[in-house]
Amino acid sequence: MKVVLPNDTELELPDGASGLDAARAIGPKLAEQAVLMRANGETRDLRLPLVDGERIQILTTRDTADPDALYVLRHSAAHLLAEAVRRLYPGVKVAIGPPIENGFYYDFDFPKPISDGDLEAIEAEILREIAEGREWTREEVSRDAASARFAAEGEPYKVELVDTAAGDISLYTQGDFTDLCRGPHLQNAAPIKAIKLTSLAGAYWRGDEKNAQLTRIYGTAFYSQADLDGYLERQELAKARDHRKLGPQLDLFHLSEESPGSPFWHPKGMVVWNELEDLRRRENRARGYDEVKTPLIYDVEVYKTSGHFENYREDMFFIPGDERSYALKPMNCPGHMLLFGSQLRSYRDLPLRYAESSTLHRDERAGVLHGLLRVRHLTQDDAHIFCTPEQIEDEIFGCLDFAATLYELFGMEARFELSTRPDKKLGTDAEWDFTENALRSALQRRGIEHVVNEGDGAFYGPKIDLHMTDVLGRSWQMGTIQLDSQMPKKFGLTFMGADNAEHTPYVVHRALLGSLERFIGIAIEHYGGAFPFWLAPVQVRLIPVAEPHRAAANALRARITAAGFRADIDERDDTLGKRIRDAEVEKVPYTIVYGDRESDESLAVRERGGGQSTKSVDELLTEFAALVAKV
RNA sequence: GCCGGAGUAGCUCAGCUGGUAGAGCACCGCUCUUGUAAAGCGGGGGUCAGGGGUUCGAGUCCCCUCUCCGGCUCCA
Repeated sequence: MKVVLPNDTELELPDGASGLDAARAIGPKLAEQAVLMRANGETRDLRLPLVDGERIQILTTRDTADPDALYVLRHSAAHLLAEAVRRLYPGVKVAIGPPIENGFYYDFDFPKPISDGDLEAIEAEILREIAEGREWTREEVSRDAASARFAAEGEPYKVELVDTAAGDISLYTQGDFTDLCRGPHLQNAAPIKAIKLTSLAGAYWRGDEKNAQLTRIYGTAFYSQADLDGYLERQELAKARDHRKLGPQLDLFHLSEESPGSPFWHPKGMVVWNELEDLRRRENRARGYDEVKTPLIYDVEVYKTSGHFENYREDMFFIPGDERSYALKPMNCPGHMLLFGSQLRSYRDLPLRYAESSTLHRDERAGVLHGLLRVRHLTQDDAHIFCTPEQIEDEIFGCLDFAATLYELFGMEARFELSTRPDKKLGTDAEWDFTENALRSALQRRGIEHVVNEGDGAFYGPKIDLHMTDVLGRSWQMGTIQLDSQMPKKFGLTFMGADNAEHTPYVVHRALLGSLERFIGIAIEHYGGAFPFWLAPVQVRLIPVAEPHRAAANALRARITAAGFRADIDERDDTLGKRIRDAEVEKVPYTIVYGDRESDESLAVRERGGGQSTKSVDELLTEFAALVAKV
């Protein structure tokens, strides 16, 4: 048999040869350094046989940044962790331990709880294993044999995994530890040059909170100490961009125990907020939306009609009354349904687009709040579009175009995800074919790449979600575009068709920025606090050199303000250097020093980061106008 | 809600085995009157998250509650 190498040459090998055999045939050094192979684009354990004619690539310890090479390294590191834990904690049960982005974890059922302090000893044990040397061997066994083996070892989680596993069963052994595992794995532990256990967490068996909670140990591993150091350093730098740190530092908002999950917005934060509101309002108007305002509290009966009381009452805030009970709205849908239903509607009125940026309250479970990214008091840039089936695709397209335009403006790359019919769905497959296709073709029409989450749709319809990643790599849902055929029925909404008969409208629920709180949180991290000119709370900082220059600086400030820009003045009795430093720390886009040498015809302009130039006021205002015109 | 960790001045943090709270920055005052990333001196400021307990004595030990952090679960 033969295989094709990356440089297009062919390699002759005996039948049944493995990836490792191929590496040996090429060179002993390669065989020694080999960690993994890629065959036809898929990764495969080196121990597995090659297929005649396939194209292969051998990854080695020098592919230190290759995601697949890191995966196999970390997967093997997870097995070393399990081996160490079993030795240090007799009676522990092992569950599952995969590589993940930036590291790996392993879940254990400890006889007695462990804490952070124990990680050091476990890490030392792993290092000892590596120093001692570990080689992985792979064997393929029958399901029954594997099941019997793990049962005999008293490993119930492994037995369950064997019993529910798809395909053949393979085992990997290193030291005195044998694990159920599909692989691939390293040949031996030598390539693991740096390993660190990072944290401890609870995790439910098989991700179900009805199951036992296991103890998850997180760690990471690299092909070199320098890579690990670099990673830890990047994590530290990322923390400095965390909106929870930058927000209060830049005086944008703060959070307080007095009202957990409800931000206090400071004047500077409100500038950003209002710029987003202006943007939303302007674009909505241009795209044919009508702005509305609906109540914050409703009779509980309304939520019984909508179904929210039944499904989400745990997360709602209630206001008990003597005669009627009210609830704070957790979303705008019912209000907009009631508004639509308040008058007789004609097909000529459709599509009807109600937009509302409203405050919502959700009583989020303790433990899920997270800065601005998960709050109890949130504000969605919401809208509901009432339309006919024929109008769905155009309306979805309009929403996608709107969303894409917004994210492009911020230079953010959101991931679009299409979620399709769930098992528990309302309506027929024919209806779902129709609605899913409408969403899919709208995505294609706008040229948006997307991933599909089969079965993740809402019970009432398919949806498109936009996701962003925060500075520490956590994914958050931003915008959402949902198609709904059920809520209008629940509220008995109809419109009069051209056929003089009543029809039920479809509704598109859509929030594009998502929640303003979350969007601003992500934006703070995205820009590292250095907002573009149009969003910056303070656009220009004026610094009079000494007392005699204050009058001229104030006059200049008045001129800039009158032109519609946000300027402030730093008249503190501090040195010039100090005040410039503060302007930089506050990430003000423009700083103007005003002293004896300056006049309105000749200003000393410093841009954020340090660039200096001389400009007249008119030139400066023209420059500013150009900056905001792009928005 | 669950697992683990944390909470000391506005911020960042120190405070060893229990013995009546400390630094830098910030703030205020004075001096200096400034040229592109931190002038000098002085001063005010803390119910050590809250509550209960152990003790002659608790920031420090124990219990409960709240909040935050890392995860899990959830997210209409």
